[in-house]
Amino acid sequence: MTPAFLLTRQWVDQGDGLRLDFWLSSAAGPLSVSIHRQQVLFFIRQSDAERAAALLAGMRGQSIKSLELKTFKQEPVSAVYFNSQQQLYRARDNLRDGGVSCFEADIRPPERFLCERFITASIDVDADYSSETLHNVRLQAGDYIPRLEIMSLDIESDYETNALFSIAFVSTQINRVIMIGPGDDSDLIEYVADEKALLQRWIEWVKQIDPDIFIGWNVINFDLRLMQQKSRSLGLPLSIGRADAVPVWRQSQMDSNQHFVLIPGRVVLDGIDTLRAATYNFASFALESVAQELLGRGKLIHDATHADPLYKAREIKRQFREEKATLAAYNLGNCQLVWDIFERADLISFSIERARLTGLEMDRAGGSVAAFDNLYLPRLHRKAYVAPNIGDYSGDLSAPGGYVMDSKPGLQGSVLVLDYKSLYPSIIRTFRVDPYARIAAKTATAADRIPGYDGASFHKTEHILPQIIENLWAARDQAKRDANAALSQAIKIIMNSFYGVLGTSGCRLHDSRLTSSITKRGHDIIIQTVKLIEAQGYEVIYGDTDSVFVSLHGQQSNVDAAVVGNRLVELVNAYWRDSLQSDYGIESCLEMEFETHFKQFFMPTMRGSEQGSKKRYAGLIDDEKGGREIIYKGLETVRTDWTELARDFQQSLYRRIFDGDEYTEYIRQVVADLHDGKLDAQLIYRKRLRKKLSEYQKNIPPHAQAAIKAEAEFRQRQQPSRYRNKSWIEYVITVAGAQTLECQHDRLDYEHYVDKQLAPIADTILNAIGSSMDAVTDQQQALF
DNA sequence: TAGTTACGTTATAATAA
DNA sequence: TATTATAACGTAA
Repeated sequence: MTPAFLLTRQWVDQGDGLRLDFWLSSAAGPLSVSIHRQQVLFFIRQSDAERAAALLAGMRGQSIKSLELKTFKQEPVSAVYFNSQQQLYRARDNLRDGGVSCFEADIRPPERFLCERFITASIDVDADYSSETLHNVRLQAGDYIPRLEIMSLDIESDYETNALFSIAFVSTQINRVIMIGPGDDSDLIEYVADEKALLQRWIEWVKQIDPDIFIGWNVINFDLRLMQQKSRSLGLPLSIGRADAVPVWRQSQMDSNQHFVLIPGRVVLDGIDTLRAATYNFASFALESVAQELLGRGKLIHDATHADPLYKAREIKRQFREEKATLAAYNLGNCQLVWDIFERADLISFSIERARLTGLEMDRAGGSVAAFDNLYLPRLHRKAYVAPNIGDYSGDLSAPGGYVMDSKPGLQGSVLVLDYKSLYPSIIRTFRVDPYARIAAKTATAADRIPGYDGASFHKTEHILPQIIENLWAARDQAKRDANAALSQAIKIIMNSFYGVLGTSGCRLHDSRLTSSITKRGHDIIIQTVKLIEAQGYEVIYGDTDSVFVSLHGQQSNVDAAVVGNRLVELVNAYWRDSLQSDYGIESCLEMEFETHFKQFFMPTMRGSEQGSKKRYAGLIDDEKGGREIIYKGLETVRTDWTELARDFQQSLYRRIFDGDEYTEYIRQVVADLHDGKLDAQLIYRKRLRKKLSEYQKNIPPHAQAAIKAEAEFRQRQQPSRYRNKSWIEYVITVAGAQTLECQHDRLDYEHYVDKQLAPIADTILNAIGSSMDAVTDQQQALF
């Protein structure tokens, strides 16, 4: 049974205290709960209580209350409560100025207790955090099975004036397009007189359908924002929240173009953010390309073409004037695409599972540190400890990352890849790497301590994070047995985030002794693994962080390779099982797997060097369907900033060389076709501007040069700017340098493409078989 | 509305010759 | 003009 889960959560500062309004999904329909409570800011040492009281004496509404917790430094502490955020900030400053240290400053700690309570409905919380209101709700795990209504949303508008044309939605109940007429209503389309009527009609539909979740594509920062602007200018409240609430907007600190929205009682899930959260990655996150990749179909009107970047926008405007029904179909088609993408990737289930695991809002992007706090702090409090504040840790040691072996380059037959399954989580679990276990170990007997690195050691039985991981691990195994891919994925992501969180100073429990105890243990594990495998007479040619690559010196069948691979991983796993038991008396959670058999394998050298490369290789595998597939890692084929020419060329060339086919004629043909202009469409570089144009100070790379030139032209032509921070840029190299597609005035520099896109790729693999691009193309010249 | 480090390649900028 | 340094990008894990 699925327990209830949180839809939205909103803190309202009331001056005399705070009110928490939240909405839950439930079988009986959405459930609204409000809680009034004081706000706890932080904990202070009890020995400081009197001084703190004096420092706070002038303030209204403060109180200091003993919680009988111990601090991290094993002293008793008191909790300080405040009634408003303003007071809370003033109090913090007063105390800090007065030299009283406070622990675990957090402007809204009750939230995580609440969310944990409601998300799992099974956690005991301190009496301090209970509330009559909560008890009256009487939530029990399994009481509520969510029955969700989803509305996929898309608007069409005038790209020049922002005038609204239409609003479309797809829901389980009904699909509609509301469009500004005149026109005759039909099953799908209803026509209204003007923008105000359009907005009004949509608000009515939202009320009637009562969706729990809005979905869309860039739906917050485009569709909803434009509707909010219209609502303001038309004087029509956008009451699309539950209980007629209006959206609450907040601007991102980082990027003034980025906004967040809270619609009380309803979740807004953007397709792009949600796919990213579920670790999907696409070269382009445009709806068109994602739909093509996931669904194999695209939008009805295609995106900007080389010739006319505004084609789509103009076509939409034309259709609005001349073919309203066609535009309506396009509008609705986009909603359906988003709907189908959510279904295909199971994004709603993923978001629910993630929210239930982390206590974060369903539509919260990122938030690894917050998720960690939510999971960790209640358990720490039950141990009667308080966590430090962000920034308290003053250690200056830096922790290394993963261990990357020098590789043995070359082209060869069978290579096995053996890797440790979830290495970092399993190290944390096995070796009890944990902030609390580190403190607990200080007073433990030697028999209860497991050594870490950089002076840290960890308590064998008193620990928190290893236990959390163990629970998550078991839940993931169960999810896999239940074929619950969404839950399994959500668990994997959160387990893998723990290491990263401990490594950032943005996390209150950050300590480099923790991360180095993970990564340095990883180094030892890999080094020992290599020794074990070499002792069996095999050669290890490469390894990265959690993997080793074993050469079988010549091509083997999949069956023979699997025999060796499985034998080796069993040997390694048994080694850790035995040695960790005898060295430390602990159970090994390390699990090495036989991951891949490359029937042919190529490890390049670094360009212009004999040294083997790292993080770049290609290998041929038999795929599930009995076909053959080449896997590329780090090479140009998988890099979005190389041209299609280069990527296609690499794949064709590698395929030929792996298959022992002819390649010199192929290379010559590509070069000839390039010069003949047959490949012009594949010469586009695509890259992101990772800074504002004005911030390219130290040097100006080609893509920034192209953007600067283009922007100058836009200014001259009085056209709007296109290239800002984080925008994508498409450019080509011409005889006059880099130029963006829409501002290309000179002919393509084919020599550049031969020298910089084809030759490096050819040489990478030809060097391994005693040839080179020069050798191939010089022969060509000799023919003439 | 704060997960990490390690790595290779490119073009540009700075420097030596 | 040849070299060396490093900014910028995207990637592996």
